[in-house]
Amino acid sequence: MATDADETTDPGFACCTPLTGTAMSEEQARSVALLLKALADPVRLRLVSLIASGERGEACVCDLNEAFDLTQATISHHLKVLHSAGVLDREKRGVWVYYAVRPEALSAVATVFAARRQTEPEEVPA
Amino acid sequence: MATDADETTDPGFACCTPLTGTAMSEEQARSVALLLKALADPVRLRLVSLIASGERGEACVCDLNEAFDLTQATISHHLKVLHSAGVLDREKRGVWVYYAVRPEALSAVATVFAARRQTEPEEVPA
DNA sequence: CCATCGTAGTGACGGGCGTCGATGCGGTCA
DNA sequence: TGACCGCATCGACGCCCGTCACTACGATGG
Repeated sequence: MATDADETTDPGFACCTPLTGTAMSEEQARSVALLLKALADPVRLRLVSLIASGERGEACVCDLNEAFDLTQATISHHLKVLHSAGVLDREKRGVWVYYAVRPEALSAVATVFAARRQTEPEEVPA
Repeated sequence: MATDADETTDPGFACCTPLTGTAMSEEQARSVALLLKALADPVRLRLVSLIASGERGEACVCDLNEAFDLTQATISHHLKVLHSAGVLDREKRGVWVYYAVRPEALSAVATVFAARRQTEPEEVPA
């Protein structure tokens, strides 16, 4: 099961694989889908957004809890999901726990969906 | 109301809203989450990939069916989801139905997750 | 005109996900 | 030392999602 859960420590993001251009392998699709599934939730998107827009690109759980009408348990669950998917880093400093975004995760998604006008097959000139 | 289902005809993609920078509004988060949910599936990712990598950025259902071990009904369902989310365009030409990707949808996702090294708050010098 | 093909719709089923209340557990402070 | 706080975990519940077999329907061809 190390192929799947260890993404927490070393997420092998299927980067450099723009959708346009060449067809996606089944394994790549599964990998990207895991990442997208973690991000495909309004609460988690706002969590990542809040953390990313913080002072040092990080935020402590106590602040995050106050931004939602949800239970602390629910927020903790969402943070765990994002952490497991390799989107967030977790660090305990003193009494509080801080989460920080992993830019690689976000840029991996951006790369997959990049326009990729690579060869521009504009065979119209003639 | 029409704010949610009409995305088929005119998807108001919450583009120009990079995660990094400013916090995301609840409505934006919901909108982007809908788009990501449609894409957060291995089969649908491969479908989009197959269609995007086709000759003219499109493909007919008959070809798509053969690329999977799934029922035709399931593929049709996935295509409908992608179409409803505004990711795919649908066009019936003669006997066959062709689906084409909407580049705006993909680039919207790419924009949201773009690195956005805007101000680079490197306040380390002091 | 009827058989056939390509595609969409329906209803059902199993599994996974988001949310909650309750509990556990390590630190902090008085 | 004992009360409190911050955060994670657990178990449960309801809902949504992916998949299938079956059906429906229009277009083609004999």
